[in-house]
Amino acid sequence: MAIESTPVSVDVLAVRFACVARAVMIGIAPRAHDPFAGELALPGVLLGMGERLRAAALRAVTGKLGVPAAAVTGFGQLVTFDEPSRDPRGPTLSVALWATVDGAQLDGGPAPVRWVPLDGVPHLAFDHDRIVADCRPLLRERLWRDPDFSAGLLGREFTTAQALDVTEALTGVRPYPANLGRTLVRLPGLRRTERHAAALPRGGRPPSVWNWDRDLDPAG
Amino acid sequence: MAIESTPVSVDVLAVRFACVARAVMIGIAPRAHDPFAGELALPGVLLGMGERLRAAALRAVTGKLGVPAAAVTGFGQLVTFDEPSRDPRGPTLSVALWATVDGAQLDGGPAPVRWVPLDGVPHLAFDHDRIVADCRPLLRERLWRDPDFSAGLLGREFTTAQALDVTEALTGVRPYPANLGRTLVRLPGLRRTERHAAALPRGGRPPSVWNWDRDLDPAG
DNA sequence: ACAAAAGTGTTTTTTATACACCCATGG
DNA sequence: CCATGGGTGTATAAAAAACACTTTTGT
Repeated sequence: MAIESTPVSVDVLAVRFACVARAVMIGIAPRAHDPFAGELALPGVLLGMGERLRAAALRAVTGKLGVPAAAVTGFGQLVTFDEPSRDPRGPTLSVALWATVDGAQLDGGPAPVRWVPLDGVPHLAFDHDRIVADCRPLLRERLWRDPDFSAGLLGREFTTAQALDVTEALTGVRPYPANLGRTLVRLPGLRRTERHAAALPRGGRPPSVWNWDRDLDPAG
Repeated sequence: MAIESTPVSVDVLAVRFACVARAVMIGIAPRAHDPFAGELALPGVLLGMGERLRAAALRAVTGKLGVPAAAVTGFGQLVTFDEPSRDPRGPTLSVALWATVDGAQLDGGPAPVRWVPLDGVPHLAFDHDRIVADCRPLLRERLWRDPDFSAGLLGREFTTAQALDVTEALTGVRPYPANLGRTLVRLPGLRRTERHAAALPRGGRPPSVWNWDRDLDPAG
């Protein structure tokens, strides 16, 4: 009963907020096998029979990037790429997903895995350059609009300073703290706590701590 | 080398503007084979090896709805559904696309095909009720934002009256002619012509005719 | 005291919505 | 000349962006 049809791969934009570098990074790894063995690529796997997209995405992120499953904080669909020549082995469909990763739970990880800033992604294998280019605006417009994405990227609690940095990293412009604060208070599910984080080494007022009401649904 | 993987189907929301009924209709047809033989469903086909999504969508619309290829004026991606139990035969992926159809080029078509208003879609086979429900807001937000969708739905030229009707059909509220006019003049690629259409039988000022600069890319 | 960074309040700009009134047609 | 419905202009409301000034820290 198995019908010959186009194989489906799931390619993941695994994003992580590096609070020290104040940048949003995506995880890439050199390919283990041909084609493009050794070249950098997005983590991707073939979708198994009956497997859900997010399950495949989790497999890709844990398997190819060595990220522990518990560090994967969220998933979501982006777009599907159907250019038949995107894989030299033959036509495949690629469903692009985002996955958010909690940087704090990242042990060093396997050496060849690289986390590069979204702005400086090197050339990648397959059509992954195109995937990154097409999906970047989709990621940007999810910030502060899709709570799963926002919470996944920043974690259960975060400071105003981090929110400013993430926004700047994704949109290219640093918002006014006042305006971003108003954006945040309006978000359902997000609350400003009484607590404040420590100020930066070179002074400045300590930023507020925000947190999400509901728990982030874990990856499993 | 053929790897066992999830089959992919392409299910299409074929939309058409019925200017007489002043409604947006979607095309559905009873299924020819099991499962759900005889029950109404969205036109869908299995994605062939190496076939592009829009090619499959065209196949679905021509094959299942009997729409001539020339009457299909545009395509676009919506979302992918991955619920494994959506097809009783086994797990499949369903990529939902929209396709716009020019009603003027529709001969009667095969009898069992039905065009029903978006608001009154009957119960459909598989998970197609869910697909329609999930995709309806996606269609609405494409109107006047995605030129391919808007031009596909209304055709190369249209009147202000039709624009008002389509907007009302998709959003549920009839906009003020004045405001819609301003929305339209701001749209790149759309121009208001000097010409005017004939007024309705019961009077009223003859509406302006609008048209798109660039040609609509034909389906083929 | 000074610089840095966040917060509060207010102003300005832009966008969306609403409305009052004029125009063109059919009856 | 009246009903119907599109068009012009303008007013109002809501949302976004910008700015002045205060607060809290580190040096």
